[in-house]
Amino acid sequence: MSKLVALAENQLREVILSAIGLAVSAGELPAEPIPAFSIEIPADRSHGDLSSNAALVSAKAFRLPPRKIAEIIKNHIVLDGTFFESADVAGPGFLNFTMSQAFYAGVVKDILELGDKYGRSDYGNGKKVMVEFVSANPTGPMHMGNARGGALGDCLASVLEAAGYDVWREFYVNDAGNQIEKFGISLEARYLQLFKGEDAVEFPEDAYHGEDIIEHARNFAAIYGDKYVDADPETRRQALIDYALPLNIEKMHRDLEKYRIKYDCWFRESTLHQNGELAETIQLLKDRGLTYEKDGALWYRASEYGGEKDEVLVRANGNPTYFAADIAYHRNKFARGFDLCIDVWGADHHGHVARMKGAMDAIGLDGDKLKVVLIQLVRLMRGGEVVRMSKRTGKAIQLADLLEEIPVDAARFFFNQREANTQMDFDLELAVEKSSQNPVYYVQYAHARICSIFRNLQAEGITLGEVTEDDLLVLAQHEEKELIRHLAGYTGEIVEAAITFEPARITRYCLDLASLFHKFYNACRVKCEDEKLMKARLALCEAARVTLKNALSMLKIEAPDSM
RNA sequence: GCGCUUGUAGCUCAGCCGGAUAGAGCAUCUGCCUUCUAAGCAGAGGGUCAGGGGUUCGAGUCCCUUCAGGCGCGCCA
Repeated sequence: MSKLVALAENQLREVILSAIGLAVSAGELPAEPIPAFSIEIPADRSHGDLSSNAALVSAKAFRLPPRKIAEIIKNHIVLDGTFFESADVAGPGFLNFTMSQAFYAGVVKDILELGDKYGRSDYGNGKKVMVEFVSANPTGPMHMGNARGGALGDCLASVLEAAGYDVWREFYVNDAGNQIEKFGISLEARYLQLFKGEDAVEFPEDAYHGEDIIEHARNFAAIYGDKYVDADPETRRQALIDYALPLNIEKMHRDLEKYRIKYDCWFRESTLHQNGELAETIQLLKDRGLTYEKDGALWYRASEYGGEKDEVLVRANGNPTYFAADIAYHRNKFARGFDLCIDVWGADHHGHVARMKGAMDAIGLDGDKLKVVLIQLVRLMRGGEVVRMSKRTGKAIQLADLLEEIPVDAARFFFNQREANTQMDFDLELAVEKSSQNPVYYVQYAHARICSIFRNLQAEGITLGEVTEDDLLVLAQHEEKELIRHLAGYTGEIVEAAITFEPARITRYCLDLASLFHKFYNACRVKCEDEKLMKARLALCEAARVTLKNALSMLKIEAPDSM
């Protein structure tokens, strides 16, 4: 909440409680404990600025009709010295309050003083939070699911920062294990095909079929020629991996940077294999008696810790599973002192959530400190038809392709318009279209419009200058108050987004803010004869601009001065 | 089959801890530029909140159930 909104809510709670107290003393209400009641901003603003259901929830305790209780409470309400100017009873027994003009003026003044800090709070108390997101498989290019995860994870991290958390962004590089072996096998087959012919070398069915594998093999061959054709297969595959993997990882760096995402750390899975942490973690589970051997493999009793069934930790061939490595990785995260670890995963991993949390409990950590945000994979559409995005078909639309087709602003905004766990169709043709259909333009336009007002007035020598709260008391028109009310809720919206892990709230907030500004713009002329009014409106414009700019830069979307 | 998840206007989605007449955007239709950016604003039409039960002062919201979509149930990751 904006400081003022939170203050006002607390104040209102006290006002209501003391009114009830007075009514009880006067013998008008029975002396019963008062049930918890809420104070909220009514959906319909004609019901006032803040509303309470105190009378409704206490109907049972007081054994009186809610409407009657509301009347009694209202008669004992004292508003002197508060942010409120009136109280009313409405509907089934709601108590509706309207804010005083001083409140509106205070909000605007607040925003102007805080500037680019407006919206930030210390809700998170500096708690250390890691957001691990994208973590795309380095065996191939990033796809649309990674694009959505990137936009969401990065914005979630920013939201948490603004809400007062100490945030760390991390990318988990799966540069070890089965899929790397498969990567090697795929590269090897393509490499050998170059020299022996496509028909002479069978391409394994479950290998990576993408174009990028063929290209790596070709480039590798251009450098090393047939040097590895007759080499020992293991040496050959390793050489191919050592060549291609760094290239893939570098490309992910570049693509994500273009997407305005910078990580604090790219954590290599291989380090866990090399530094013994993986073995240590497995040993830890063994020591706790949570493992057993079956069919030559080492199993973990996952079913005792939230899993649906037991899981293999070490295969019969001696290789640890992805799950084993992931337990070690999360153990490592907590050892680094994070109070909260948030993982952004594709929804196809949902079966992994319970057993991963359980595994944390199993090794003596707190699984509740691991939070998983699941993202439904994006369905790519072109002209009403589904575009297959499987890696195996080799025809996947990559993150890099997307960013070439549409502006980064639009991509980040678009992916953050919906909650993570809803399926989403991404219409390429629509997204490519640079039209008013794209909501990001609507929001950016509001910012550009405000800047334009300032430019025009500046040309006539008019600037904002110092503003006092008294100057702002004239902002009493409906559209002005609606706009200010929305501005006042910005900080609360960020906190709410941080609590629910829903950065999409901020996108929606921006759309609402833009809409309220456009309405204000059409209803209230800033440049006008009344100099006092002009000054106050100019201040409101600046407050709206600052808030919009803060919100957009949090999402790493540009706020243009002109369009 | 078991588990997770989703179902709200023609389309895409909001709806917070249960609250007042269920809201936006797009699309459709009608108005508004000699005044700060019309990439805008104002207005209209459009709903069995998937169906059925239940809980209570009150249910889109909570519980049960049916139906429909998506996903998961590997010594894959």
